[in-house]
Amino acid sequence: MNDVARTAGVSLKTVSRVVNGETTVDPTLVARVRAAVAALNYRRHLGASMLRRRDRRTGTIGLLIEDVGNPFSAALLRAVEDAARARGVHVLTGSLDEDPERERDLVRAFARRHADGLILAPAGPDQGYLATELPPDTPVVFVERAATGFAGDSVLARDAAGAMRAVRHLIAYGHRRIAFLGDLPQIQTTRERRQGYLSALGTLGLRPFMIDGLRSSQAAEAATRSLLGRTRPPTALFTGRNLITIGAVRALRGLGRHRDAALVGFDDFPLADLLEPAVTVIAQDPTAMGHAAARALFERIDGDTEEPREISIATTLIPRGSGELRPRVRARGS
Amino acid sequence: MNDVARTAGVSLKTVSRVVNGETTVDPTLVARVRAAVAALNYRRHLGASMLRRRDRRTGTIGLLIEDVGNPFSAALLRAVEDAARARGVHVLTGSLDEDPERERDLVRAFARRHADGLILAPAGPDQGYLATELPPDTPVVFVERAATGFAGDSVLARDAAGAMRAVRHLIAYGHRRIAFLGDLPQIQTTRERRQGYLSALGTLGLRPFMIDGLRSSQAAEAATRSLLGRTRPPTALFTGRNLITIGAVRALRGLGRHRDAALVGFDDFPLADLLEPAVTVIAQDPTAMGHAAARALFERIDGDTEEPREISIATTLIPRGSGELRPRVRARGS
DNA sequence: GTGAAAGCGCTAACAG
DNA sequence: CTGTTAGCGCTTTCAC
Repeated sequence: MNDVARTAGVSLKTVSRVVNGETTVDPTLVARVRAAVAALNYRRHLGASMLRRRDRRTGTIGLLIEDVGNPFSAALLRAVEDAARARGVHVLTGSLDEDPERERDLVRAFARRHADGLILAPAGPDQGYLATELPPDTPVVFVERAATGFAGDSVLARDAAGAMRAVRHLIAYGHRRIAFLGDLPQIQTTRERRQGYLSALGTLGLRPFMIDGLRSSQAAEAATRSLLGRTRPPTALFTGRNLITIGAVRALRGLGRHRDAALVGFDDFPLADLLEPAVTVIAQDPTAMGHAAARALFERIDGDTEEPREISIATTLIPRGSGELRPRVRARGS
Repeated sequence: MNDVARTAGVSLKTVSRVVNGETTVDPTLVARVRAAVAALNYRRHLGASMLRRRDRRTGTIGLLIEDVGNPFSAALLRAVEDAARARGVHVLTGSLDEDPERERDLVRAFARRHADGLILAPAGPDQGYLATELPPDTPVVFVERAATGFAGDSVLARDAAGAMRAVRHLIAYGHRRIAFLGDLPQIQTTRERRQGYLSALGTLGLRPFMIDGLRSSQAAEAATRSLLGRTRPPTALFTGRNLITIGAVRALRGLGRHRDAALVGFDDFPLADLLEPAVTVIAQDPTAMGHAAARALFERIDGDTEEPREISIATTLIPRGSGELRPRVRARGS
């Protein structure tokens, strides 16, 4: 910057003004400075400028989600990235893999990098640590799951309502023996969805079949096989997550029962419509969730200090075939 | 930091030494400083420390790929993230969407943020701009596609070889009328794969059927429909990319010809094995590519100045059914 | 409108 | 082993 000032024959401060696009500079000087900048291939050092600046923005936000490799998370990331780009902001990403320690570590790391704000899908049971770990006035927006112990906006799907919808759909098609296959119960969305499932069964006094703690599609496949191997197996499955749904599809295929047992899955997934039968799902809208989270975060960064908001994103039932299979006569009669 | 020094009753420099884990400090003082750090909830300002430090590392790398929402890119990102985590490095991500201008913008932005290095899947036809846009000594590793106009390591799949393998496979199953459906021809991988296709056909003097410029699964679906609507249609399809393969599957399904026309796709994709018939693919290994790219980048960051290397990652043919369909008698006789 | 001086939070160099 | 001084590249404050 010194070199630029010397080359252009102006003071340091003038260069600073030009680089920052301040309007109170003589056009002649602006031109001279720009020429010098181009000639010397000068680029201002963001770190140094942030040091003295009043508004210490880095133009970076952090996004901490379960796994960037999962299609749901990836779509969310993409939506956040698009919203950030529109604002000239960049995104630091991290996958948490349901590990509370990783959540803390990454929060700390992004805080140190002076992210202007964070979007977090909590993995741990408590976010109280944010109060001390984060510099004051760093806004956090929670997505997918609500936080405990820290106030912030949250963008949530209506999980319980979606689950109820799924189960009622199966009931409407004649099913009375409906199983729920879920992920770890410490995950909030698992509990919400299970709750919706139980509520729907409860109104008719139906008996629940539940298996949870399913962390992979392989685990879900094994669980489905054992469930259907029982003497009086369920006639329909409600799966609590995309990976679990896929595991269940594999099991049904393997057993040759894919045209026999009904299936509704939470989360849409690519190619669900091309399977045989196509898979009925409760679709979340990760793109809408990402956009909403980014919008909320930017409002906070811009100084909004209203009470924390809770933004609810609706789910949609997409009937494709697997959820509209009726129970077989054998099951009905037994 | 001043406060910490005062509270601990030591000099600024001593605090600096403790915070940086230097060993040449009296344990008594270390303890006092740590206590003060904890009491004041002090965290050192990374930007400021980078300013004066000799080795100006930010502990951040940039990853620029086509689209974080695509399963291939997402798996690559995940692999890079894992490798970076093992080193305490964080990842800035950006999606390029085949837009050369976005490529330049993001490179510039990440350079300004002083990324220690970049992993780039080039979107534009020329990367000469890197020489001026990037601070000197910022290593760049290219992934998926080689760069033009700038020297750097590259991690590439053996695209042409994989494509030849696919087409020979179809030939071995009796096909003589084999079509290629590809993405934009300005994309290097499209050209490589097309080249492999043409070579394989060439050895037998077979006639090519080519359609390219297919940017979406919808476009691929339409192209497949028109191709199969011809009077003497191809009996087999080789699709150049995951999205195109999916479009082709949709078209074959829609026409009821999924058990009739053979299909081999480049890129594996989730659920390919659950479709009816399951889809034969040439699988790339995005995880291996991400790991290799990260490893190469970190070696460069650590000072390796050898000649640029080209790392080649093999592809694998996974026969699942769709690629093993034989041409119908009608086609054979015609 | 423009410039000189001070200082953001930290570390390098050197002295003790 | 510890402290002092200077200065990284930039923006602020406040005179001109």
